[in-house]
Formats: sequence, C-alpha cells, structure tokens
Amino acid sequence: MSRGPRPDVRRDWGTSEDGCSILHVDMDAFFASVELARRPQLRGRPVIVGGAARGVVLAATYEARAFGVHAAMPMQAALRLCPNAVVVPPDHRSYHEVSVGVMEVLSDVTALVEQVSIDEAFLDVAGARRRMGPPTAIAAHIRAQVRARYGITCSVGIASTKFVAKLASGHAKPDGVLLVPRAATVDYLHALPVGALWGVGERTAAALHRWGITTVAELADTEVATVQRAVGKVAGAHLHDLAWGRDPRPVEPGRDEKSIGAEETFAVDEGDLGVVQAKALELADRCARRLRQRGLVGRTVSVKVRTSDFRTLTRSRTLAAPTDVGRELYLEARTLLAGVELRGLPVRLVGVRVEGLEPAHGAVRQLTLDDAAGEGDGPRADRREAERAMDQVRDRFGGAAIRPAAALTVSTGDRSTTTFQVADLS
DNA sequence: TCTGGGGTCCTTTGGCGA
DNA sequence: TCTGTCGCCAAAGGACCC
Repeated sequence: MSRGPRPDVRRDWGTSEDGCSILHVDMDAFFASVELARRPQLRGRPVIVGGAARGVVLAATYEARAFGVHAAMPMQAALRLCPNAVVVPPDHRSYHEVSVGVMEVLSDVTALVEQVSIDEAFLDVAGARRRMGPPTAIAAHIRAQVRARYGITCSVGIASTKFVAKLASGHAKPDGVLLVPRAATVDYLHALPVGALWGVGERTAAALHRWGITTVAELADTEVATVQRAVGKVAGAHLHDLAWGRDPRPVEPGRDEKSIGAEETFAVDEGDLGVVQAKALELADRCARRLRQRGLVGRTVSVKVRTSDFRTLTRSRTLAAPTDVGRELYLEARTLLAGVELRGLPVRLVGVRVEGLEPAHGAVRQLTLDDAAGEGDGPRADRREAERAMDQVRDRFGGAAIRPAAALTVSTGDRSTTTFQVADLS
C-alpha cells in the first residue's frame, strides 16, 4: 500500500551490507493479494477491493493499477478508468488474521519488530545475523515463509535507517528486495523528488515548491532555516536531516496505542440530528468495546463531523475520570455534537474518538454522584457490567447480535436511558 | 470528479496560574 | 494593585500515513 515503484532508482546500489541492519517488510497490494490467495480464479484479472458506492479504493491488484487505479481513489473514478475490474468488498477479519500470521513470521526472526500498520513492519536484525546470515538472506527467508504460508508476496527494503529502508521497500515492489548500502544512502536519496520523503504530502510538497525546492538534493542543499520557514520549525529540521540520510529513530517493538476511534460516512448526507446522535451512540459503543478488549480506559472524548461541503470540524473535552463505558462516552459525545456549528448543512460523516489512554487496572477511579448515592460501586459499575455482558453476547453471536436500542431508531428525542435490543439469535 | 476509516503528530490559540 | 509575560495545558484543526 505504498506509493508505486520508481524504476529509475530500482537499480543495484551496491552489495555491502555493513551497518544495514534495518529491514522494512511491506506486503504487496495486501488486501487484494489476500483476496487472490483464496480466489485463485481471479489471478491475472484487475481486482479492486473497495466498499460502498461512496467509498474509495482500499487496494488494487497490479493489473488494475495498470489502468491508473490506485488506493484512496474514489470508487467511481476507479471504475471509469477500469470498467472491467472485479470489485470485491473488504473482509477486514481475514486481513487481520493474515497480518497476525505474518507478524509471527517476523517475530521468529527477531524480537525487535515494530509493526507500523496492518501490512508493514520494521525489523532490526543486527542480533539475528549470526544465527540467520546477512540481511539479504534474512529477507529471502521472510519472503519465502510469507509466500509458503499465505500465498502472498511482500517486498523488503534493507538499509542503515528506518526511513531509507521504508523507501527501499517501496522501490523494490512488487515482490522484490532492495539493499541500499550505508555508503550509497545520500546518492540514493538525492535522486528522489521531495514528495518521496516520509511526511511530505501534497501540502508540504507545494510549500517546498514555492521556495524552489522540488528534489531531495535541492532540499539538502537549502539552509535549514529556509526549510523551516517553508514548512515549520520541527518538520523543517526533520526533513533536512532526512535529506542527508540522518534518521536516528530506533526500531521500537510494542508501541502503545494513543487513541481509539470509530467513524462512519452516511450513505446519503444526513440532515436529522437525531439520526446523527444515534450513529454517535453506536460509534461510542464500538470505541468502548475496543477499550475493554484491550483493558484500557480513556480520558478525552472527541467528536468529528464532516458537513456536506466536506468541511471537517472537531470538538473534544476531557472527562473528570477515565472510562471504558460506552454510555459515558456517548453522553459526552452528544454534548460535543450539540456545540458543533453546522450552518444548517447536512452531515456527511460522524466520528467518535477516545484519547488519553491508560491501563484500566491502574486508572484512578473517581466516584461520580451516581456512585456515591448508590450501594457499593453504584450505577456506574452496573453500567460497566451490563456492557461487559453485551461484549460476551457479541463474542458468541457476532457484533450485530446486540446493540443499544437508541442506535437502531431514528429519533430526535432526548433519551436519559438506553435500552438494549437483542437480535434474533435462533 | 469526488474524496473511507483507522490512526499519529504538529501547530496555533486561548485560558490560567505564578 | 495593576499589568505584562512566561510556561503549561487543553482544545481545535491540519497534514500525513496506510
């Protein structure tokens, strides 16, 4: 799911592996590859993984990419370019399962594995060399294992820093390996446009272009202060370092999550605030469940609203005490939603996110008025227990088996309580 | 032409206490 | 006592990534 290959830099940069202990492993067209692995009859055809009519392309096979289709492209545009494409709806559970398996393959190589997303990870193999050979041999081993177990291919970048390894895996695609020796790092980087740098998207590239900086070589030769004026202090210094191959960030296994959120785009822009609130309840409930699954509580609730003119607004507030109770997240989200200035426009998307995460067992629990008034832990604890019971129903019968009744109804009423509706489980 | 859903990180702004 | 300012924090928004 990286940017496409650049044949001009996909060449032999040398064979010295000294000091090149960072590997970046990236699955090729991951979601699409998983679909092809279980539907071999689709091999050779342009396949697009994507959702509803209003969605975007999540992944496309290289056959579809030949028509100009790429990830994040609106589905409608993709089908105009490639009307014969086979469209497959995403199956995130399968992708997650394959991802877990691939990460196990990587963990067998070294404990120093940093998973960056569902389909990519960094490895520091300095300690594995004696046991498994040089990095190129380790890369070959990983690729063979992934192919044998899951029938999909991956590409590997090998370099002395994370950032260069990441670029190299992109240039190795599809189904390849690219080694960038330490001594070749600067030459390799300076052949690239600024947009290739990690953190330079459309806006930042445009800002740099205004200062006459279009290539990494030009960025490297520009004074740091000038780059900082163009893109900001922190980003400017960082990009200038990257342009010279300086990237001291180590591979960090097991990084903690910072936030958990859920959002959804309505099939048709929604003008009824009651429907938007009902969706917020469902999303808050989803967030809370994921918090409980991970044994976490969160302190700050934020809501996100995108209006029909594609304007995105956010509002957030920090709770007196962290929580993993969906009802509490929802009540805060509802208050925040009421404070969003919609200018009379219908809502395209609504989202709920929880930040300030900490382990549930270590969290300081503050008594609410409800708690203080009741026996024992009071209604708040009852609420948590009720939601845990819902978790168990869902674990057994699936996510749609039970959900807050208010999330099922179209209502503009102010509900002070939430009831639950159990689906037909027979 | 039409722009998802899951995240992270940075900048700016404003409130507040020292 | 009043005013300025400094640092910290929270909130809002933006950019970016996959």
